[in-house]
Amino acid sequence: MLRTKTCGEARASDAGHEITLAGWVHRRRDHGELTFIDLRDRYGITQVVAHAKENAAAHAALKDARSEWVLQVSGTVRARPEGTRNSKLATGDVEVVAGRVTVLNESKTPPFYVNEETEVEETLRWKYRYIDLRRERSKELMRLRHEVTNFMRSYFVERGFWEIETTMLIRSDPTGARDFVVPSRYYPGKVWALPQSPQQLKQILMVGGIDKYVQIARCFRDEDPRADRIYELTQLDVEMTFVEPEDVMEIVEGCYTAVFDKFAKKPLHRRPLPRMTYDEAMKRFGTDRPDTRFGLELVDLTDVFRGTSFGVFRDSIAEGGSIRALVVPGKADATRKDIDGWTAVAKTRGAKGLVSFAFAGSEVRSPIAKFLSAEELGRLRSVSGAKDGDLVLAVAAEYRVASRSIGEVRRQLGAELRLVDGSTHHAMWIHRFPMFERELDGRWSRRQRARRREHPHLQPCDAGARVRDPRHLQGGGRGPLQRAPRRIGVRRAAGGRHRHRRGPDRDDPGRPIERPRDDRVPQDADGVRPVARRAGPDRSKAARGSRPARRREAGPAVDLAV
RNA sequence: GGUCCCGUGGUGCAGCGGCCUAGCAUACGUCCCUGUCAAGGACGAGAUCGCCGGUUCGAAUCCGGUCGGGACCGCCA
Repeated sequence: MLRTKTCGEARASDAGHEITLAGWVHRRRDHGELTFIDLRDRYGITQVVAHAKENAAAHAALKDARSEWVLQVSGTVRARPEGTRNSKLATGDVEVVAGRVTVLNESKTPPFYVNEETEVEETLRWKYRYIDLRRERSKELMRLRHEVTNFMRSYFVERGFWEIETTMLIRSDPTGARDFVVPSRYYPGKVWALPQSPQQLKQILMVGGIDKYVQIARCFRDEDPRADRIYELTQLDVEMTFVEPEDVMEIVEGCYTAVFDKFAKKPLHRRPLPRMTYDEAMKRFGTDRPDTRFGLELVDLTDVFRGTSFGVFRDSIAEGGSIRALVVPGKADATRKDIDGWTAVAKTRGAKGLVSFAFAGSEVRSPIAKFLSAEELGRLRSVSGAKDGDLVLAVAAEYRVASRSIGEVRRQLGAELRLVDGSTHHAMWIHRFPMFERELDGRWSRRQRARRREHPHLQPCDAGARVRDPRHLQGGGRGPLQRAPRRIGVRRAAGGRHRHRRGPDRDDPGRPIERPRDDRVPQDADGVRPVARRAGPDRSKAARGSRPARRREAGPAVDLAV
């Protein structure tokens, strides 16, 4: 071994012992005849000292060393003189008096700071990944990710799950994201697909009787990247047989809350985790990932303006649209600039415009006031609950567009007006997502991939219930949805229950799912339907997506609000 | 496929028609210094302002193009 201790290890009790350290020069403090060096490795930092009159060779070596050189230092551990201890370092009570210093490698001046936490452009950090990894933050993220992953694996293994690796080179699945593709040398002209998730593969395990499976699985999706999205991501993938949805939610929630207890800096707001349906989330917050850390809930003004003479609202309602709005307390004095800004925000989600109503005394200031009757304005006030001095912002559009637009404005206002209570994590389940969605023009899609929000093999909730129109079926759950302070709502997991029987039975909502009246039949994924004839049991799944580790930082599997 | 933003010494930022011979901090180099820990002090080197073209008496600054980066929409079962 080139070292007998790490740079994070020496303590006062080691005083008098001879040790050897190896590490990088973190910092050097040169006082002339007295020179200090902070030597760094993965475990910490230890101060090394040399004096010209006591050990000229060692002193010269420390003096010549530069940032990020790799040194091996042998010397004696000594308690630091009274008053010179450094409480910021774990090893701060001692120092190593350099005896022999060996330069293991010299280094050019690094392209960016290793010893300071300043922001550095990401492309540069990636170019010099090996240097970036030496920095405290990068290193801590690596450690955290390791610990969380390890914890989750143990959690499931202790509960009887088998961790099983599934194949990476598979056939393409027509559903979902675009596949990454690998050319096959053996079958010229053909390609392998990389899994978007272990979906089909784990189902085979279930049908094969491996009734509790877990995997920390790598997934590949060839979609356009975003800030929190990348081609390659890791998910905790779970599937169980002979269980009910509640069983899966319980075990996933158990894991999730345990991870928070162990690693998060802030507590969960509530447990058990609250549950909210997709419909409720859209109605109250205008998004399927609501930020519940502040109020400012949406109100629906469609009925207020039914029969209005204001053309835009009237036409929109006549076309089946809705008027969705927010009451912003005390903002009647908002400037034109403010309102233009919020209008721009609403437009990012498809709104054509944003109408404001400022309630100031008996007066209602609004660009469309002249189109409205006193009665309408009165109803607007009572239905919205706006008080004197409040501002109402409204969007008219198809229900989803209007909701999402005004929901986005709500999100913006939450940040802008500092309404967010960031003292806890608001994690929650959002469930009963619609299995099909209308196009924005209100018609059901005729496209091959339909407006299918869920996996085609998902079993709807209310299985067995007689459903008049399969397109109204609600699917599985999403959640827990985590609210982290600087991230707006991150889908943390998704899951559902699969259809497992063929369904000639009209009461089985499984069958019509594939044949919504004016939708084309999606191609079934290879292999899944055939195995249903081989007595597959029920299957319930959950996939807990890690935040697709940002390209830049090997982020933790769970965003822990660092 | 689309919209918007940003490219200035090694790094992070400022300057946004002439006051710029491009400023600040830090890093880097040399020298001084016996207890520092973001050590301190002195001196010094380092950038034709991503690139190409245009407007102008004059461009880091305005315009167009291009390359690179970022954010977002579409997309992401």
